[in-house]
Amino acid sequence: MRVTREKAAENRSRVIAVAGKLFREHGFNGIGVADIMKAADLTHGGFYGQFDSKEDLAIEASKAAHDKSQLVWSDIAAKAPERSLAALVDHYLSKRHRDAPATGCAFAALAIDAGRQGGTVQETFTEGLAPLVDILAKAFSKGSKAERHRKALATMAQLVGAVVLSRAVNDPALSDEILASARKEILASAQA
Amino acid sequence: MRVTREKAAENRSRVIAVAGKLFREHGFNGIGVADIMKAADLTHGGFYGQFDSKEDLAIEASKAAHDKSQLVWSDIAAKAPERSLAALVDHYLSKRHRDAPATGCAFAALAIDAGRQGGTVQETFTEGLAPLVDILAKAFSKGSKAERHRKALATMAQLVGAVVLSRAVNDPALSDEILASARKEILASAQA
DNA sequence: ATTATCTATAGATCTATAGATAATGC
DNA sequence: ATTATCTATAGATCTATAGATAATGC
Repeated sequence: MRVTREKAAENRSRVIAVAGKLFREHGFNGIGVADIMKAADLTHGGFYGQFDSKEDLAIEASKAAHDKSQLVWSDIAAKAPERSLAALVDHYLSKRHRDAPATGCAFAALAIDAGRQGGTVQETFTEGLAPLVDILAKAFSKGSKAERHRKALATMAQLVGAVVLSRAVNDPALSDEILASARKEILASAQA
Repeated sequence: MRVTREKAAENRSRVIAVAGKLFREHGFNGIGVADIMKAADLTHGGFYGQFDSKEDLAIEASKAAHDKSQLVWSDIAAKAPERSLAALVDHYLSKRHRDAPATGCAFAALAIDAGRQGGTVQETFTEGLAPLVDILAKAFSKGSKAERHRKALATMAQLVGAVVLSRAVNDPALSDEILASARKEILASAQA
C-alpha cells in the first residue's frame, strides 16, 4: 500500500491540482474532500495525511492557481511585446476562458468565495492579485507609473466582472456581448 | 399554532427577505434551510409548506434582491438627473456597499454562485441584469443607443468586478484603491 | 374541514479521526 | 522502524418528509 516518497509527493500535487479544478468549478462549499480524493484516485481517509484540513487544501489549490495565472499572463505579454494589453484582454475575455472555469482564472471563479472564506484563503487571494495587476500595468503604454497602476486595477476589475457576468447569464448572445463590450471599452480607454 | 392567511403570507415574505440576506452573505451553499428558518423565527419543518425546495427559495430570494436593486437604481438616477451616472457609480462603489454584501447587489454577492447553480436560478439572474443595464445606458449622455448599451454592459462588468475584488482582498488600502480606480475610469470613459 | 406550523426523524453527505496494513528507508 | 495509504466509523449537518396540532375560514 505504501508508496515511495517521490510517488507520495506526486500524489499530493495531484490532489492540489484536482482540487484546484473542482473548487473553481463548484466553489469551496460545493465540493467535498471525499469527491476530491476520489477524483485524484485516492481514498478519502488518506487526505488527512496529506493536508491539515479542507481549508489547508483550499489555500494550496488557490496558490497553485494564482501561480499558474501569473505564468500564463507573463507568457502572453512576453510573446506580444508590441500589443501585450490586447493579447491579455483577448485571452481573458475569450469564450474559451468563459467556458472553462475549472482551468481558468481563480479570481473569476472564486473571488466571491474567497471574500466569504476570510482568513488565510483571503490572504492568498490578496497576494495573488498584485502580480497580475503589475503585468497589466506594464502593458499600458501611456501615462505615469501611478496612472498605469490605477488603470491596471480598474482593468482587472473589468476583466473579472465581465467573465463573472458572462458566466452568470444563460443567454449565449448576451454572454458574448458582455465579453465583447468589455474588450472594446478596455482597448479604447488604453488609447486615452 | 395556525396563523391567519395574512400572517402566513407575511411569514413567507420574511423567509424570502432573510434568505436573501443570508444567501448573499454565505452563498447558496453556505447556509442551510434550518438556519434560514431559525433566523426568520420559524421552525425548520415549516419550510416545506412555504416552498417546494431550497432552490425554489433561492429563486424567490434572488428575484426579490434584483427587484430591490432596480428600485434603488431608479431612485438614484431620478434624484440626480444631470449626473445620474456619477450618482450610480458613487453608490455602487461606496465602502458602505462593499461592507454590506447581505443587503447589496445580488450580482456582486452571488453572480458566481448563480453561474454554477444553472437552471432557473441562472435564468433569474439573466432577467435581473437587463433592467440595471438599461438604467446605466440611459445615464450615458453621449453616443448612439447601441454605443450606450455597449458602454452600459462594460460598466456593469466593471462595477461588479470592482466590488467583488474589493471584497476578495484583506488589505483595506488596496480594497479602497480598487473601488476608487474603477470609479475614476468609468467617469473618465463616460466623457469620451 | 382546511391549513399553517410544529415536532420528530429518515436518509444522505460532510469533515475529521482511529487503527490497520504493507512497503519503503534506515 | 517509519510512514503513506487504506478501511471503517464517529459525530455533525443537510435536505426533505411524515404525522400531529391547533386555529382559521367555510
